[in-house]
Amino acid sequence: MTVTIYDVAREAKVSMATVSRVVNGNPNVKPATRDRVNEVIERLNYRPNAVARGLASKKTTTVGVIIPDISNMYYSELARGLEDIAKMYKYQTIISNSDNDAVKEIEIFNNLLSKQVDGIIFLGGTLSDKTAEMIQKSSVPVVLSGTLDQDESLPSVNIDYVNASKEITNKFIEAGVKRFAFVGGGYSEKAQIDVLKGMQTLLSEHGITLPEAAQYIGSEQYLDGEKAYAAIKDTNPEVVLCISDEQAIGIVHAAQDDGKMIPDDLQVISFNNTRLVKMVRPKLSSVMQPLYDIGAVGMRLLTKYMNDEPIEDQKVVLPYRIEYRGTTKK
Amino acid sequence: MTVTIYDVAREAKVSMATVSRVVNGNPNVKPATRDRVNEVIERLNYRPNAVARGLASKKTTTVGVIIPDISNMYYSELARGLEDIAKMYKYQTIISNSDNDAVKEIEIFNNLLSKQVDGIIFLGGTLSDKTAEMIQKSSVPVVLSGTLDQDESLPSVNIDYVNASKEITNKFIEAGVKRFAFVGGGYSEKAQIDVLKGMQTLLSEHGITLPEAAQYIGSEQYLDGEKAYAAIKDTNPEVVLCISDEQAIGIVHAAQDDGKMIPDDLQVISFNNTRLVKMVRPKLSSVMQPLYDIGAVGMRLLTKYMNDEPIEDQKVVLPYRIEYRGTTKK
DNA sequence: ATGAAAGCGCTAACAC
DNA sequence: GTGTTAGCGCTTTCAT
Repeated sequence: MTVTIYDVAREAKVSMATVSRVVNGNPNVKPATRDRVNEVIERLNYRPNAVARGLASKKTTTVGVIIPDISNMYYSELARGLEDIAKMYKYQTIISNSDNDAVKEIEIFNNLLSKQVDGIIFLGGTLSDKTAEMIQKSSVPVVLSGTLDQDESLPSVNIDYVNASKEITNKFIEAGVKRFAFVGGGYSEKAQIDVLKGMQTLLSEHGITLPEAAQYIGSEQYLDGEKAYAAIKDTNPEVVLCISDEQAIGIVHAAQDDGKMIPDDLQVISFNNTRLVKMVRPKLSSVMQPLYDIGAVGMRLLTKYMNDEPIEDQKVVLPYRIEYRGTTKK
Repeated sequence: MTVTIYDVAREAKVSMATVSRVVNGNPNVKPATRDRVNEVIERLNYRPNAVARGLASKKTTTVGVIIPDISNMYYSELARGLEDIAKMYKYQTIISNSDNDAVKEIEIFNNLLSKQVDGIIFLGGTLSDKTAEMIQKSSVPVVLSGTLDQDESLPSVNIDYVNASKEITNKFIEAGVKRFAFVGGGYSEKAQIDVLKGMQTLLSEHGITLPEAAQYIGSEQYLDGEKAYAAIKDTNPEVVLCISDEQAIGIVHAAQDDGKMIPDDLQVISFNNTRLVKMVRPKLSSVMQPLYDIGAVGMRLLTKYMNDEPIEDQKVVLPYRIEYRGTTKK
């Protein structure tokens, strides 16, 4: 039925080993032999069975990707970057949605190990203790893209949210802003913590407080922006820092519906940097993150682990840039 | 090192066959034996090697997904639907980006076959002849989600673009619109053809012509909307039907920048139905497609093929709904 | 209800 | 440069 390496060997009058060498580009084959084998491979339309190869070699050239939600623009952008690099290095990617739920993450992780993946990329806003522990004792290399573990000992690729947050907060403080608000939610718990940390640091340096009522943790969706606005509006904020673009846009619209002028009455800036930010009017001020690269660099790092290449930095921090657009004052 | 079925068998004092039966839920095992084996499995932390299983059984419980671009909202939504159903049926998904490029599609297809996937889901706006031919003679089942082949003989899940287009065109004709425009592009060639067909049918019925200059085929991106608007504006259209949401939003903004009032001077309606349509002001009128379901139903159909279940309809057409929002007149 | 044994298609020593 | 052979870890007849 299906043509195997054995069929090719017989037709080409060589051993299986030689066919295997040809297929795998092993140089120890006489050119004449190589040509003959290749001719037979072509003629019989032989296609190596990756499963058998995986069993024999203990390498599957497959990597697992644990992702909160592929339909989320932020993550799908990472996924694209990561898959492009995987392909470049001849790896296939098994992608599975976790909703950033620890139980699902662990289940997916075990499934991936059972499939004998050569490595795993973990995407997720938050790393539960259970998940972190599982990754710690993983038998295959794991790289975190777009998140960090508690003690930052796992290989990871990120941007520095704390710093971005400080920079933004400082800018507004210098502009005389006194009343801040913060909105987060969804998968981005780690980002929340860091952004909040950055804000609080600068705020307290200047004797400004961020009241509880000016902080809202919701669900990262557009529609949740309305709730966020309703929740914080009584503190009469001048500026709101919002993790999610969608949520931020929701806030802008809710504020406008409430009769506020953007950015004169309320300024909004977000951290996700999906393509969305330029698709709305006014354009959303935001932290430009290299989403594609966070995925791509993560995968590149993983390939190094999988191929035992030397690792310079197991924790890489990519640059960001803050763009003040239409939802903030000049 | 790694614990195998043989280790479990030895510890539990049974044969490998029995362990295999327990693991696979074969009922022909005495409960006492089953318990003993399970205890050992637990104790040794045995995890079946899916690769070995795949080689022996010729089933990998893995399906391949060929997708134009996972970072495109339209496709990532399909991908989420499809992965959820795959997971429900215990399948893993290998996802690979094709950019809807025939060469890449074929390469991916062959890689997937070499990985011995049990089936393949093909997503893509267009089906090239080469790709269609390859799918025709595929040794594993293939289902098209969100596209169709020329003679509609391949299993597929879609909505009826022709009809949606007719419905929309008719509505505008009845409202007295005389000057139409059409904008398409990117991956959606099949949708373009159908939408255009639907338009033309109704237009010619009413003696209205769609000038060449009122048709623009671009790249489906937000920024391409500007070019689209520039290209068609001289025909002074009253209504533009646009495949892509992003492009449609670009057109709205370009028209506004050009001093037009939306929807009074220009009406815009799109067909992609990503979450975007409700995130802009004015909200974009659009054809609501069940994106998630197109993916989900496609995967469900594929599972039927993979498990030799009876197939009622190999070509399923899902319902759509047209929502007239802010970019069209009441 | 259980076991023995023959593969699944390939890689990787090792020998020549 | 090429062949021989022993697995890789599992499923699946076929016996019993």
